Amino acid sequence: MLIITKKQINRENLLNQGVTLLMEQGYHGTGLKEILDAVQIPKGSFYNYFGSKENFGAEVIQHYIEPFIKQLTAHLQQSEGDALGALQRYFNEGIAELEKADFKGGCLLGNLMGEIGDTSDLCQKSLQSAVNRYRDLLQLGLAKAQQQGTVRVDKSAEDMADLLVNTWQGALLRMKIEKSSAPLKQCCQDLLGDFFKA
Amino acid sequence: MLIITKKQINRENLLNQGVTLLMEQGYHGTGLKEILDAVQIPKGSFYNYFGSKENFGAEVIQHYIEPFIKQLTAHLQQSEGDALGALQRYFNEGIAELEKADFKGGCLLGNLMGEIGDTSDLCQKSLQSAVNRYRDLLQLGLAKAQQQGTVRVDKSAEDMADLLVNTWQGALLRMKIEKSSAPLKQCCQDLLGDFFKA
DNA sequence: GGAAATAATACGACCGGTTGTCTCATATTG
DNA sequence: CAATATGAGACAACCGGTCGTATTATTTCC
Repeated sequence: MLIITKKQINRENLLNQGVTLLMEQGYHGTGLKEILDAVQIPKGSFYNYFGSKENFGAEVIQHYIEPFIKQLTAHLQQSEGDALGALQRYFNEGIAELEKADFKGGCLLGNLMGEIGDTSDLCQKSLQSAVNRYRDLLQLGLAKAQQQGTVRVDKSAEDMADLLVNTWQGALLRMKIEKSSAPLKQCCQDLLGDFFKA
Repeated sequence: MLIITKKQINRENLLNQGVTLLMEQGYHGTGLKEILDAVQIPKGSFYNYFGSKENFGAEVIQHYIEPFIKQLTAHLQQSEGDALGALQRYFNEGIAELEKADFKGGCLLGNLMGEIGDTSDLCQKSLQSAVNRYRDLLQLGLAKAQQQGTVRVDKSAEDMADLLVNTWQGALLRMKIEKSSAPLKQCCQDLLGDFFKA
């Protein structure tokens, strides 16, 4: 029998709201009260669930990356014969979503790497794990594209995946202050459409 | 006659300390008291000088970028005949400094773009201006390198400068959580040493 | 030129509000 | 009934910002 306790639901709601608010306002810019009020859960419960704000932040990071992993995995499986195309379509989908959100927020990982990436050990480890999981998946796609002959083989898939992640993160920062998707499009065009091409 | 008022000295000290602390702890993670105590200036004076924390933040951003503009300008003028080499040497110097700081802090512009780039209008404008000034200078160097035949001409110097800035910012974020200069070195190697090459 | 009046700046105690954390009585559950 | 989960509130520390007063500069007048 599968039972879903209230505790699990509350935790899930808190994590979802945490993703939203931490992305919009940052870690130090978001108070626990704001998160708790939004989902109507008292403070005492929060500390029962998570123990501390820092611990909560680390869990929010993992909670945030999950859908992206799923989405990218789906794209790679869907377009089995064209891994490069799958990556391009995946990123275009991401760009469309960011445009719909009026370029607000950007990426929680990038924002938190900058804000607390070197001050909170716990969150640093969580960020490492999340970024690496994402990077590994990109690497997988690029390696497949190499086998398919659409991506150059004189560079390692790992290095290209790292470069792609980093340029994408930087483009997201530029997007936030320029309120434009041009940096994101340029990132895809220059890397996927040029530099990585076989 | 040139007189330097106490007010100017105090402002300068506050801006310097602001750069240090905002880079280490972020905007919302740094209280005014902490800055004020460090330079022994009372709170009232602060509000005489800057009016608000947000305004102060915007000025700190401009104060931060100044030395980088100067340094990059110097490198470009020094190696007049080899603009690409000048850029490479400039970035290598930056990497050395970041290593010396144990990869803490990173770049104030990147950190603040992520944290408050889309929540504070004032700081957003200041960030735009600072990033653009820096980008324009890189563009100048790349255009010169194009004339000298060391950098490809089928891409505009502006696009390459944007890409370089974005990838560098992303690499700085990765650096912070990996505690390693590898992402920075890879950024220079892949772009200046490969993708941009004529 | 020196004294008095006026303007400008420096200052830190203080404001209301919020922070993250913790306690403990009550409710719920096995 | 014992054990755990819950939730309202207490808590001290801290936040950005204000304000009346004290100090210093500058101007005006005799």
